[in-house]
Amino acid sequence: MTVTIYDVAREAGVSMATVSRVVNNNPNVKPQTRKKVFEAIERLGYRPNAVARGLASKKTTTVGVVIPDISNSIFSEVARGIEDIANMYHYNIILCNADKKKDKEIRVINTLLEKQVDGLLFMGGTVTDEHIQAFKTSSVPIVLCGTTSDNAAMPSVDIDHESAAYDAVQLLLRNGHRRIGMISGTLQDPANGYARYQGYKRALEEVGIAVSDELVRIGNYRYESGVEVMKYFLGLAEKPSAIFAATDEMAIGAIHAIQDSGLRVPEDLSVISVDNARMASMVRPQLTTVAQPMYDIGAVSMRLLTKLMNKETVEMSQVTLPHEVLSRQSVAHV
Amino acid sequence: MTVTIYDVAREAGVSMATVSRVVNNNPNVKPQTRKKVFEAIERLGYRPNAVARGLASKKTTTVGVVIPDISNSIFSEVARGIEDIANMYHYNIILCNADKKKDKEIRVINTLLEKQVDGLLFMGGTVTDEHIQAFKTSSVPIVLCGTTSDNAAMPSVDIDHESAAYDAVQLLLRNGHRRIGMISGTLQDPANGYARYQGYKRALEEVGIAVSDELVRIGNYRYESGVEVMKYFLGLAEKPSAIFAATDEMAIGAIHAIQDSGLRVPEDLSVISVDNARMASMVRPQLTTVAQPMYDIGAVSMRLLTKLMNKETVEMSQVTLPHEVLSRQSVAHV
DNA sequence: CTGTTAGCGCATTCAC
DNA sequence: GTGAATGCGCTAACAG
Repeated sequence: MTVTIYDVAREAGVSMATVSRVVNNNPNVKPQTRKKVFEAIERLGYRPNAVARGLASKKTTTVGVVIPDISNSIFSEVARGIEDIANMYHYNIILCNADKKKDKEIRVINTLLEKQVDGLLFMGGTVTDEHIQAFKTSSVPIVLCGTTSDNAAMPSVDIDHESAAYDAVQLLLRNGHRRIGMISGTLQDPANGYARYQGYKRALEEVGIAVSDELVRIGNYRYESGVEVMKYFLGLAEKPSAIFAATDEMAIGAIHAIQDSGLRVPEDLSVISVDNARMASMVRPQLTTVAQPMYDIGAVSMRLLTKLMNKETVEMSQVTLPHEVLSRQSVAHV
Repeated sequence: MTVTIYDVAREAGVSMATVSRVVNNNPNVKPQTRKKVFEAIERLGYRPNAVARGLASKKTTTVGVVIPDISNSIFSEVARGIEDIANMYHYNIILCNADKKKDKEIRVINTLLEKQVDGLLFMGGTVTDEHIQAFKTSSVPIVLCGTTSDNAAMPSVDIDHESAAYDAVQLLLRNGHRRIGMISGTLQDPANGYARYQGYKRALEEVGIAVSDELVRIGNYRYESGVEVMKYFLGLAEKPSAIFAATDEMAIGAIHAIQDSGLRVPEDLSVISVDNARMASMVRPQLTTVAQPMYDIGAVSMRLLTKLMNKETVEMSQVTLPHEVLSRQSVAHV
């Protein structure tokens, strides 16, 4: 039925070792034999069995990637960066959504490891002790991607979320805003939630403004929750003059809530956020936001992983990529 | 180093066959021995090697999916549908971007098949004879996902793109529009390009309007090209009163070009498209569009694949999912 | 440059 | 219920 390396060997009149050599591009084969083998391969329609190869060589040329949600544009851009570089180094990726749920994350890490991936890219929510525990059972390298862990010194690549948020709020401050509302993510989320809130706080406190509870509300990162929270802010006796949203989607929701209330952005209210999702420049007014280099986060972490899998020594295994504030149309001087 | 089934057998004082049985949930094991084995597994930190298992059983519990571009929100939603169902049936997915490039598609199909996936989901551009050729070498089932092929009777799931486009243009017609411009995709693309153009054509011709060359322009599916093409339409001596765009992104680009020229949507010009991408409802005016059930396309095709892999007999292996016109705010009566 | 020989870690007969 | 034996298809020494 299925044609194996042995069939090819017989057909070409050589040993299976020789076939293996030509298939693996081993130079120690006489050009003529190589030719014979290729012909036999062609004739038989031989296709190497990567599973058998993996068992024998202990390498699968596939890496696992656990991601929160591939249908979220932020993560899908990271994924594209990962896949492009993986492809370049002849790796394939097994993609698993884990929705930032701890149990699901732990489970997929284990199945990925069972599948003998050569390395693992982890993009998740909080890195708990259980995660660390699971990571420790791995004999292959793991790098955190868009996720940082304080408790463990693991290879990682991410931006500095605290500082990105700080920069965003500073821009508002420089534009004369004093009463700045924040649409935050959950504080349980270390990167997109907690760190961004901390950046907001630091920027305000630095200029002597105390963070006011009534000006910080938690959303769920999505458009609708941006709308909801904004309605709340609009109902305040003393409205904020500017809004800092933890994500672009919530910012866009906020903009629409503002517009629907009859006010204008940025003339009446300024809005800024962090992400630079694709749609940030596809809405009017175009969103002023702090750009996170999604594609690069994926690409760089995959590149780092290849080095690790290759046992190359890497100078810096915890890399922080730069962010950049993109001034577009949603922020104005007060 | 790595602990194998053999180590567990020794530790538990049983044979490796027994360990294999408990790991695979074979009921023919005395509860007591099962317990012993589990304890040994725990003690040793044994993790089954899926590669070895795959070689022995000829099943890998992973399916390959070739997709045009995971960073495109349309496809990433399909991917999520695929992964959710795959997960439900305990499959993992190897994800490969192929950008609708024939050569890349053929290449990844082959590497996926080498990796002994149990099945393949193909989402691509045109299905050429070369594709068919590659598919024929496969011993595992393949289903086309969001892609149809006329030449071959392969399992597939998709919407009827021609009819979706037809419905969109009909809505325009019913609103009194007679001069309708189309921002098309390339006619080489059977589904998003050619079929949608055909639907446009049929709707017009049905009411006795001849398709005019100056009213059909080719874009590349992206926002920017929607802007470009719209500028062209706006420069026409006799402007169209409505625009049908082959994708939401181009439609949104068109809307902004219209607005930038000082006109209003839908008061001065109506815009409709096909897709219902996430951002369609996140722009103002909200986009009227024909919804394609992306998630379901992925989910249904994966479900179909599981049946095929399971050698179940399936009644209909070529399924057409329904589309739905979503009347929002971008179309008005002329 | 080429062939021989062992496994890789497990599922799966087939006996007992 | 359980164990022994065999082979899945290939790579990797090791000889020659």
